[in-house]
Amino acid sequence: MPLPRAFYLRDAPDVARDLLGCVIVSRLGRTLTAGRIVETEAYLGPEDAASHAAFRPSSRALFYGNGGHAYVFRIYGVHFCLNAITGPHGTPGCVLIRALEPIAGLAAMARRRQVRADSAALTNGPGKLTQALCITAQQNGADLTAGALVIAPPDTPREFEIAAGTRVGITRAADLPLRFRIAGHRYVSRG
DNA sequence: TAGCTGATTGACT
DNA sequence: GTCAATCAGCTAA
Repeated sequence: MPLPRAFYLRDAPDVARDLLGCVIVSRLGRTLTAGRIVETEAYLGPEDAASHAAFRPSSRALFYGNGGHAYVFRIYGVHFCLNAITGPHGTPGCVLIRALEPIAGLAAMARRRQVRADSAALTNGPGKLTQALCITAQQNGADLTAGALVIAPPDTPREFEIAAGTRVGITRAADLPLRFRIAGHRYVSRG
């Protein structure tokens, strides 16, 4: 069973922290692929200068009233990034999925990524995990509580340390501590 | 219409 | 460590 809608209807930083250890299941493409979330970043609303809800008007509408849906965008004309829309009623926010630990469909991921199945490069970055899971702009607006792309609760007890830090790779509001990751995990991004 | 920017990656020195 | 790839959407005109 995927996480319920209510899970996403909270403040983005809370959702970002609670998503650590959860499992993304993708039935996109011919082979089912799945991975455990090991790194996330929270993005807020207009008060967060780094958020697309603040400086990308064409995407802004998607952030309102769409908790639990996917926001996929292309960055640098080359890569895709996957977000989960969050926030209580009327409050825009999202959580960027930055890194996964591969669980299922390793061979398919390796084929899509053109790297070895035991390589950390499989899913240890935002652009990498979207490629491994066959996520493209077609998944923008997709429902993450039902369908071909869903997020499920942790399949094992949460026995890990959560490390918080500043977000990486951005040029605005880069000092806010809205990045969360599993401490010492092999598949966290290089950041 | 032209020019610029970016929540990244991979190749190269 | 540096740097190019590549494009949607913004801004200026």
